[in-house]
Amino acid sequence: MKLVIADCSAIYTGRGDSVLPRGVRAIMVKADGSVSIHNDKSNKPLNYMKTANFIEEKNPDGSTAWIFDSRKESLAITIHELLMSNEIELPLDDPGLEKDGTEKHLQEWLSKHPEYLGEGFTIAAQEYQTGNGPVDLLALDAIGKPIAVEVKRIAMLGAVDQCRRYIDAMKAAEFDGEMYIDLLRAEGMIAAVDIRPKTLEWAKKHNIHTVIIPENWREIE
Amino acid sequence: MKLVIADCSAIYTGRGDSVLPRGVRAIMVKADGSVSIHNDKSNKPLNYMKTANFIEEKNPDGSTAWIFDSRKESLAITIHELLMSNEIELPLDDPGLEKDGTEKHLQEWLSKHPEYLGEGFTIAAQEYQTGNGPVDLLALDAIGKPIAVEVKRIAMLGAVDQCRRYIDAMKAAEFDGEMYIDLLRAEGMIAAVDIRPKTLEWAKKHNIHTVIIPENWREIE
DNA sequence: TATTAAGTGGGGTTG
DNA sequence: CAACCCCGCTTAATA
Repeated sequence: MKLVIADCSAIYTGRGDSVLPRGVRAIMVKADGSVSIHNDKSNKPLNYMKTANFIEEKNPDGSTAWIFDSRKESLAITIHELLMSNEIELPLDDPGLEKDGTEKHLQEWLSKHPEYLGEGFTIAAQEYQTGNGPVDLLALDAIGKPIAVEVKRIAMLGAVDQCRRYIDAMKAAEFDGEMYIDLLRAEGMIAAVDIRPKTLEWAKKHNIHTVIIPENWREIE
Repeated sequence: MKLVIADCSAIYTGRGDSVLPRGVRAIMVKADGSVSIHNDKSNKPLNYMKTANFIEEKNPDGSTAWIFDSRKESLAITIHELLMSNEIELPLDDPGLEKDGTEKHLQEWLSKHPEYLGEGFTIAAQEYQTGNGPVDLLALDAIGKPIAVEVKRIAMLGAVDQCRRYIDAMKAAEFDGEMYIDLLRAEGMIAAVDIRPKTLEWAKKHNIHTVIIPENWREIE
């Protein structure tokens, strides 16, 4: 790993373009060719680039160009002045940290606690594929009617639309020989820890059920 | 900013708990109390914490504890051995990153080039407020019919639903004394550089117009 | 506080 | 095995 303090500027080209004006910053270049540029604020870098080919070039004006190039994007850092440079050896066998996956976790939890969706509810499928994308949970209510459940931590207007799309696709679907569920009767539901007032309104207007999950769901069972 | 190489371990408590086993890593502590722990792979840190209160404590076994504490989460780093430490002064007035080609830029551009929406089109308003959020552009077609235009770089299913929500709200709106536009006749349109096939289908199904913007729009005029 | 937009995303699928 | 396509959550920024 190379730790550098430098007066630098940077240009990124990829999915979107961005320019980092000249300034003094810390640059971290790792063994795998990834790089990040930091100022003295926030844990997030000003700009960065994942693993890429690293090339160093000399500019006519005396500055140095560090070019990180991958197939579809590139980051060009101009080093106007190198103020400090440290080469450090770190062991390469460090294990990564586990991801958050909060929502998926909630989905898992709900699939084990379907009673929180409603009395007598059961789970027929997770990530049930419709023509308009996968429903988080396909549940069956007490009388066996299918309910497309969109799981969210915080539900906003779009969640209602998602439900409607899923129901739309399910009603249009061919008979699924493997599942004896009458998809034509499908209804929608939003299950979230927090549902915004406008979202509640919008859901009611479109006959989408709503269920609030206790904030401390993690600690239940 | 403090740049440190240390044999360390870490425990995070917040949305979920996580443990970072002992190992030699680079630690970056910034002026605002944010911190990130890096190994020699990937631009992303192994673990991090945003701006927080920083406390240093001495453990009974001789190691040092760096505790970053904020309202709802905390990261405790145990420094078993400090291998290197550098204190660096960086200017705090960093200009930051400038992005280009964002959706807002496209919206601005379109408001100056309404002809790309259709022949004879004009722009009546930007960010026109409806009861269901602001429409990117409220345009008038050649015969003066209002068109709610949702601008996207890449349009996906949700864009269609946004249009529908806006039209829905506009049709429900009271007469706006300042604008002599017949909102009851409003129609929807998606203007995007890229519209996904399924989104095209979905838009057609709901009578939402679609317009493709040239990829090099930034270079036009 | 509430909402939208972006991510230099991520996973599954297909050649 | 790699590229690509599609879609989704999460977070940041803005009003």
